[in-house]
Parts: sequence; C-alpha cells; structure tokens
Amino acid sequence: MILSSPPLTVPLCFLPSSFDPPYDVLRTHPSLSLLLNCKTLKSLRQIHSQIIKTGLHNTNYALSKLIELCVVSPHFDGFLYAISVFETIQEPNLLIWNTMFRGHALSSDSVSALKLYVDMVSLGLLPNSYTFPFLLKACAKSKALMEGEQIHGQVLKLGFDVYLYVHASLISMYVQNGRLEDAHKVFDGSSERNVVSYTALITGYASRGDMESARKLFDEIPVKDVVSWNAMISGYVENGNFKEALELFKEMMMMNVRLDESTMVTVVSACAQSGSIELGRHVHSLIDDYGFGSSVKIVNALIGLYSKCGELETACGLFEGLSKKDVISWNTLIGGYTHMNLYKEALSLFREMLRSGECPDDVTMLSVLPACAHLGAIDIGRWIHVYIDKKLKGVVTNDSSLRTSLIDMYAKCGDIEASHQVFNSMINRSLSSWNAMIFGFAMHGRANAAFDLFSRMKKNGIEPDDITFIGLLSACSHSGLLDLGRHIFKSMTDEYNITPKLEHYGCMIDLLGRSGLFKEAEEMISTMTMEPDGVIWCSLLKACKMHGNLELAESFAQNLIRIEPENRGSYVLLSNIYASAERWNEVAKIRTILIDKGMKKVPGCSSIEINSVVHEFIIGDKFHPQNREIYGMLDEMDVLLEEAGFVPDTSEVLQEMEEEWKEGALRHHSEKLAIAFGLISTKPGTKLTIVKNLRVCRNCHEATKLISKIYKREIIARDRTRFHHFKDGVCSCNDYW
DNA sequence: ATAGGGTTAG
Repeated sequence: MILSSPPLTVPLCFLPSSFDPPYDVLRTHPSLSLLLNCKTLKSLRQIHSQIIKTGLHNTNYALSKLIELCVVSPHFDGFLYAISVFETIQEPNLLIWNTMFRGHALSSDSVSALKLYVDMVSLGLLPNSYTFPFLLKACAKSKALMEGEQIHGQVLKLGFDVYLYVHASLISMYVQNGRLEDAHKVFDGSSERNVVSYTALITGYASRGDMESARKLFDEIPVKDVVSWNAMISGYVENGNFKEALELFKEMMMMNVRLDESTMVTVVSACAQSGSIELGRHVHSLIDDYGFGSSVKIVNALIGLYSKCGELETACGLFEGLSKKDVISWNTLIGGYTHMNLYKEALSLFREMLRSGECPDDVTMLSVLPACAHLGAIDIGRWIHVYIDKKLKGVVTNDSSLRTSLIDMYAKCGDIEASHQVFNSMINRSLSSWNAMIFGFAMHGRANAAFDLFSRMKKNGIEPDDITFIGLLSACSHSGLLDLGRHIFKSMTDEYNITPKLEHYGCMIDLLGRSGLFKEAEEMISTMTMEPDGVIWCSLLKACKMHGNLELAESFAQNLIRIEPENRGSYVLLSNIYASAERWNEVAKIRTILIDKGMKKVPGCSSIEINSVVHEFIIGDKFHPQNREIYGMLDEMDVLLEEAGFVPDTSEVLQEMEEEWKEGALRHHSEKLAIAFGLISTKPGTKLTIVKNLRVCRNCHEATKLISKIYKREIIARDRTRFHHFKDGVCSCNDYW
C-alpha cells in the first residue's frame, strides 16, 4: 500500500540533481523572479513556502538561489535561515556547498567556514576552484593565519594555485593577516601578475606606511584599473601624504581613467584633511559634472569637507539637499558644528536627528557628548548614557571610548560621582579612561582622589603618559599642593622617562607662582627648552596680583603682551594690578590703549540646564521670557544677602573689567542671573549646576557661598578652569582659584 | 558564483 503511494511522499531531496528541469524553465519561474526582488526575511519565507508548494524545492538550482539570496542580501540577514535550509538538503551539490562557504565567510563568525569545509571533505567530496576564494576570504577576515596556511597547503596539494582567483585570494589572505612577505612570495612564485594581486599588495604596503614600495608596484602594473588607482590614492591619504594623493588624482584624470564613487570620496576626504578647499571646490564641480551629486557617500564626504573648512552654510545646504540622509550625514554635520565650537547648534541638530527617526550610533554620541560637556547639558548627557546602555551595548566597537566620553561629560557637567561610577563600572579601561577620570578629579579640586587613582592605575599595570601627568600636576595646582607637585614633576622625568612639555611646565609655574616662589618659577622658565606661552605669563601675572608684587607684574605683563598683543586679558590683568596698588595713572593709560586698539571684551556668559533645556544668560540679560520673575528673585536675594552681612567689595571694581563689564549693580552678573533662574525653576533643595565661560569674580564667589547657605542649596559652578562646589556657605576651592 | 579599494565621519 505504501509502495503504491504517489512519489510525492518520497523525500524529494534524495532525487539526483539530474531531475532538475531545464534551466530556462527554472529561471523564468514566477517564484524565482520573486526572489530577486525579495527585501525582507518574511517575504523570503513566503517565497520559500511557494517554492515548496510548486515542488521546486527539490531542485538544487532553486535551493542554491534561495541560499545565495539569504547570504548576500543587503536588505536582511538571512544567514541563519540559510543554515536551516542547508540542513534539510540531504545531498547538496558543490554549488550549494560553495554558497554556504560564502555565507560563512561573510558572517560574523567567518572561521566557521573552515569547519564546514572539514565536514564536506569528510563526506568524500572534493572542492573546486570556486571553493578556495571563499575559504581564504574567511581566513582573511577573521585573521586566521594558521587556518589560512592550512588552506594554502590544500590549494597546493590539489593544484588549484594556477587559478587566477585562488591566487589573488591567497595574496589577499596573507596581506590581511599582516604577512606581506608571504603574500609577496606567492606573488613572485607565479607568472600570474594580475592587477587584483598588485592592488592587494599595494594596500599591504600602504597599511605598513611603506608608500615607496607601494608606488613601485603601482608603477609596474601594466594595465591599471580604477580600483588600483583608488587604492594608491587612499594609501597616500591614510598616510597623510595629501599632496601625493592629489597629484595622483590629477594624473588619473589626465589618463582619462573612469572615476568612480570611491575615487571621489577618497579625494574629497584628502582635500578635507589637508584643508585644500580650492581643490575641494573643483572636485565638487567635477562631481556634479559626472552626475555623482546624488550619491549619499559623496555628499557626506563633501559635507565633511565644508565643515572642516568652516563653511557650515555650504555644508548645511548639501545636507538639506540630501533626499535620503543616512546616519553618517547626520554625524558629519553634527561633528562639523562641534568642530566649530557651535555646541548649542550641535545639540539642536541632534534633537532634529532623533525627531527624524534616525538612530544615533556610537560616532554620533562621540560628538554629542563633548557638546553636552561644554554646555553642562547633563540631562541630555544622562539620556545618552541610558541610550548607550540600552541600544549600543555590545553592538558597537567603540564602547571604551563612549564610556570615557561619559566620564568626561559627567565630570564637566559637575557630577563627579556619576563620572566615577561610569569609570568603576568599566571592564576594559583604556589609558584615556584613566586620564579622563584623573582630569575629572583634578577639575573638581579632588587631588587626593586623583592620586589614589594614579596608584590604582599603576597597580593595574597601566603605564601613564604625558597627559596623565598634566592631570596630576593640574590637580596639585588646583589644590595648591606644592610639595606633591614638585615630587610628581621630578618623578615624571626620573621614573617614567617622560619629557615635560609646555603644559607640564605651565602647571608647575602656576603652582610656584601661587606659592609666591617667583624666583623658582623664573628659574624653571630658564631651564625650559621652549618659549613660555601666554598661559604661563598669565598665571604668573595672576600670582603677582595675589601676592601684591607690582615689580614682577610689569615684566611679566610685558612678556604677555609681546606674545599675545591681541589678547585683551593681558592688558586688563595689568590694569587690575595697578588698581590694587592705586596707580591710577597707569590704569587710565591702559584703558586708553584698549580703546585705541578697539579691543572688545568677551561677554561673560553663564548657563544652567533646566528640564533638558540649556538657558544662557549674559550680563544684565533682560531677554529671558521669565525676566520679571528672575529680577524679582534677584531683589529678594539681595535683601537676604545684606541681612546675612554681605558687603560687596568695592575695591574690586576694576577687577571686574577683566571678567565682566561693570553695569550697575553686582547682581547683574551672569552667574547670579543663572542662579536666580535656577532657584525659581526648581524644587527647594535641588542642586544647581552653573557653567560659566570666564572665571568667577571674587564678589560673586562670596555671594554664592552665602546663597548656598541661605537657600540651603548645593551650587556647583564650573568656571573656565575648574569647579566650585558651594555648600553651607563654604566653597570646595577654599577660596583659592 | 569566486579575488583587489581599511568606499563616507571620528
């Protein structure tokens, strides 16, 4: 009875492939033409069941097509589905095996292709010339040199090294495994010298930085194609030889080589990196001539070019003109804004990106986090932190950089505890993670924590670099730890063999100046191999102010003005020192110079983030929508401050010239406006965090101490160089900044 | 069917 059943119950895959209907019948079959347009795994499943219904699933042709689509489709990841289909096939033909090797090679676990190869060989099947390029690609991708060498052995044993594709794949496998010499041996050992093998070798030399050898090979290529030109040009770009890259591009154009998308992208990025905006514009017009203007990749590269050269309007225009923006388009423009220090704009573009439905990736976050850090936008920063943990964990390769960026963001936004938490939760800390944390502690005046971390770092076997020492020395200078500073500066050269740079000297001289050790500071300057910069003279000048040393101040100021004649701050600082000594003639003279030179002052600006919105205040600001309430609050604050015994220090009237313009009462200072707004916008007891672009003046510092006590609020203020934590009438800087 | 461009940012 069973034997008389229709043949359909017999597993059809047992039928030999000779049962396949003629190819042209298959090729025109409706299910298969559907396959070509299949864009999702779901519709693929539907087509698969269609194939089964129509009895096509017993044809190797249909199955190989199905598996191929699973494996190569750019629209979905059908690798696991391919495996499940493959496992139902009892006797796959070599085409199907090869397609599976291809799939494994393209998958994230490429080496698994080799296990499958062992399976195939143990079934007694032999590979063909198509098999090896896939296997070798797997070894190249997963950097499996040993396996690659074994495959090489198989190739030789079975005599497949005469095949062009196999030969080129071998070379590429060795190149990508960093075995350039072996690759060259394969290349030399055969008469086969095709352009593909040349190109693989060229990239090998380029990645090693040996552009001369690469060029020699390039010049040897009898018939160069566009890929070999591009490889050579991008090799130059990678190694920073922009001039050569652009020369070669010109040559390429003269030879009438057909330029492709990749050429354009590489050349535009060469222009961007070398700042060749003129050539960049020329290439831009070529791009339009060639009709590449609609390629997202090229337009993205152009956006990068104009952003880097400061032409943000052009970059924006190109961005707006893109009909299909991808994540890179957004990232590039956001990066352009942060590059130009337009942090607010960067954040608003980021918001727009989220509204548009584009998913930010690690690169987005790596340019948005510094913007948050600059603005003190901790709410957005926290949101990003959650997003990273939810969406980016494990799927991006930049996890360590992201965490480091979070450490920096939290520290700069005033939340050093959160910063420390991120640091402690990290599994793979890079040197820069340690450095970021040390800088965070230094910025917050927590020198002990910075040094504890330094010893922990050494215990973990992490070698400090020059940046680490800038962090440690600035921790000393923020806390006035002279002996520790001296010690660490000495050990830096003695123990760690790191030559001090300008920044290290800067910290030390600042420290010495603050301690009133001017002689020692000057001695240190004389031992320096480089010229001191404005920052150094400026810190000495401030030290003179602190210690009332007028004589030295004049000579330091001369140096400062010589180096930075256009820096208004130099003159103002000197003027303040004269004012302290009641040398009013000199004060007037400087004022005249400033007016004559037409030097404008940088307006003081403070910001506070309330409900994820950053509110900025400049001195005497009256443009805030809640202006009335803010000034009402200011009046109340003044009354309470007076009751608490606060007396504005009028001797500092001129000091204000340095940081902010004197305009009526003291309460107009931007930080006070921001604090008033913070007080009326948050629940009692909420911590306030203020970010200021200049240094905080002494009066505001005193007032803020009292406000923290009167209103029982912790106030964290970041000024240009450090943090002040105000609590119960005391500041963490111990009035030393 | 198969090989070569670290295809755009930072």
